[in-house]
Amino acid sequence: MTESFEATAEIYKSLADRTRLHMLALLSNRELCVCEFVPILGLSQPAVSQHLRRLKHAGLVKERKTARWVFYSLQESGFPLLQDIVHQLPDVSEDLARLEALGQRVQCNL
Amino acid sequence: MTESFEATAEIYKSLADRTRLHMLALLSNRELCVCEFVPILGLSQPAVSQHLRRLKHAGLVKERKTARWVFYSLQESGFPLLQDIVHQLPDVSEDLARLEALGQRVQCNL
DNA sequence: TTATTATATAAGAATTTGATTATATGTTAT
DNA sequence: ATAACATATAATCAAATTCTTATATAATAA
Repeated sequence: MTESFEATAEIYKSLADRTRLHMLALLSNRELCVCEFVPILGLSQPAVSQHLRRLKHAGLVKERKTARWVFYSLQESGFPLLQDIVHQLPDVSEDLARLEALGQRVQCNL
Repeated sequence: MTESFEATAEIYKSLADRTRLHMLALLSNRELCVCEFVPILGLSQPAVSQHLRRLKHAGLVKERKTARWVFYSLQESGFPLLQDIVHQLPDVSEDLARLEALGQRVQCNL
């Protein structure tokens, strides 16, 4: 019955939040660590981590741990339409320019 | 900031439910009236009406009132990716075959 | 070793969601 | 006119979502 739609619904649930869409739009430019999302999104670090966990469980992002940072990036293979979906989102290169204007990763002292 | 993603998030929220995905899959085959959804989905008539209202407000479906029925159909123009999205959903032609095997619209006495 | 930094998890509160039953509205049939 | 049918809305409730603060874990720096 309707159960066969649950798996797909889980994907769309992970997309059904403006913060997570903003995150995906950022990740369509480059990989980011948790502490870079924080100043851009204006949320607490735990809130950011929780959103990233949701995206990871949905298979839409993957993580790469380096030193004390965890970098997240898009996992295109996670969903056939992901590329089209992120492509349709608003441009956020300004967010990244603003962040880098303060020195690449200077915001990493939360 | 993140507000520019709210409109898109509303679209994905309307997709973030297995019942509504099932409805869209059905509508990719043909238009259906409220009373046809009821036996297929196994939900109350008000629940079905409420889901359809959500999809209508998101611009994903449109309605056509005829006699005492209200027929719903996909509104492809409502979202650029809608066609791709419904195309990726499980096949539900069996649901419709089962319904029609009982006489086209015989289930309309709720 | 001890302090600092980056991240994750847990617990709790406010909001949203998705169902139900009851009821209202409007159309068709008798 | 009255009954039956199709749909929509309102009220209510349980479950899920999304934040916050507090705390745990792990790596680097002093």
